[in-house]
Amino acid sequence: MGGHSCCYKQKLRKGLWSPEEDEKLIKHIAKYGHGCWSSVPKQAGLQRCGKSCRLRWINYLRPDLKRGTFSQQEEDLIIELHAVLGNRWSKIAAHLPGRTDNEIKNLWNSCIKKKLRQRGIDPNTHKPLAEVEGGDDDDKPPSNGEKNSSSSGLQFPASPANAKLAAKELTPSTSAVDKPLDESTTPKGSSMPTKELFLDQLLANHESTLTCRSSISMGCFPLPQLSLAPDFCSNPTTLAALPMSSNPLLWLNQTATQYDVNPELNCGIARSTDAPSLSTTILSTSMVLPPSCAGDDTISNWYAGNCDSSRRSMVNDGASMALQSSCSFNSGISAWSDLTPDKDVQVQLGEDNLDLKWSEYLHGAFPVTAAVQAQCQPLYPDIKRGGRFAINGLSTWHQSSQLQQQSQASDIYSKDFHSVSMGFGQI
DNA sequence: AAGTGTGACAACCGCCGCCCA
DNA sequence: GTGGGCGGCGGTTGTCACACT
Repeated sequence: MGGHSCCYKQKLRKGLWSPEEDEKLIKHIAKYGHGCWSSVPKQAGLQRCGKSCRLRWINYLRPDLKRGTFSQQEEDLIIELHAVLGNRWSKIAAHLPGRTDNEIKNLWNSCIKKKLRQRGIDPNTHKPLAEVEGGDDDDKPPSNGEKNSSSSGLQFPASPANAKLAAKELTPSTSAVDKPLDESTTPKGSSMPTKELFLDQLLANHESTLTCRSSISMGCFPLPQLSLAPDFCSNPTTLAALPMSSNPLLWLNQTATQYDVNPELNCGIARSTDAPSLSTTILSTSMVLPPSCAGDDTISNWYAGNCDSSRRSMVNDGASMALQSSCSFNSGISAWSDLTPDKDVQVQLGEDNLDLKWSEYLHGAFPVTAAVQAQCQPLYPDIKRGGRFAINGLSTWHQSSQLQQQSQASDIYSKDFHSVSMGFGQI
């Protein structure tokens, strides 16, 4: 026991990942994909086990990670999903794009549990604490939602929120999932909805408010409409948020919902309207490098200058903290998890639409016009160690937003922007 | 200023299930 | 059928920063 077989073969590093290790892993996966995780460390020149690489990638380096603080909608959904699914974090995470099971698990254990208790709700049963027998055994987690439910006769609407949901008339479904899970989860003769149906209803209820229900890309692209997810392109609201001026220095990609979009801003970076702190928006912004950068020193230099393996080390380097805390590579096309090497993506280069395989896009294996090159080129000299490179778009955006929203700018907002700006070396 | 407690989060550990030879 | 390799999952621990005394 203890560790994977691959861990026995040689003395492997453990503990926090260094920026150099991250860089190696990113470059390797960008170039070859992960394939068999056990072979990744060797191929990437890492003294880690494959499992560790996989974890690092999934929980930290993966490009579609949202990062930043959880919104209230996300927290609410997690609570409701937990009431249905129990501690099945990966299942819960599947409904929160950009969030990892680890992240959700940590949030649950460190924050949500406590909040629920403060509200008088037992975090395991989602029932009022007064109703929970003993009251002091709430540290015993339910093994999962099913066991939890079946043991008490399947009570999906255990929480007040779920009770509210259950009280609503559930739309009959003819889908395949609309059949009882098994005898234990749906009592005979009960009109209680199946878990899946209940989940569907729950998610549908969140559809309009959840920040990350669907992955929508927006941001400052050097090439307007270079790469947009289909759901983004078809959405006039999100399209309206496209940058009016293309900034050749940086591609920013943001996973956000419509409510995050502020079409008035002359930049794709939007402010969450119900959460003034930029930490949940800008800090979860991802930087995107042009495909042609793959494999050269740009990533290396940028990453070395701006990323670190943990936020805490960023704090030590105050000047680049904000950027470091959010940095990641992002395709800017669609949800990363949806991408496969053979999946088609539509890329617009100048006036030309190209249908490419994702792998081709990733490796830059497509014709790039001189005009495109000229637009991208200025990016490179400005990316250097030390985390300082120009972001005109951000600066412009900040100035205009200051003018437009001076009266409502909060201290937090300014402070956060200052942090970000310091990170970018603009102030 | 030093020690201690706490929260957040990254990473590890151990187990399980799937796949394949 | 079986055993090894592997990916995935959930629980737990370790580490760091910050607040408080």
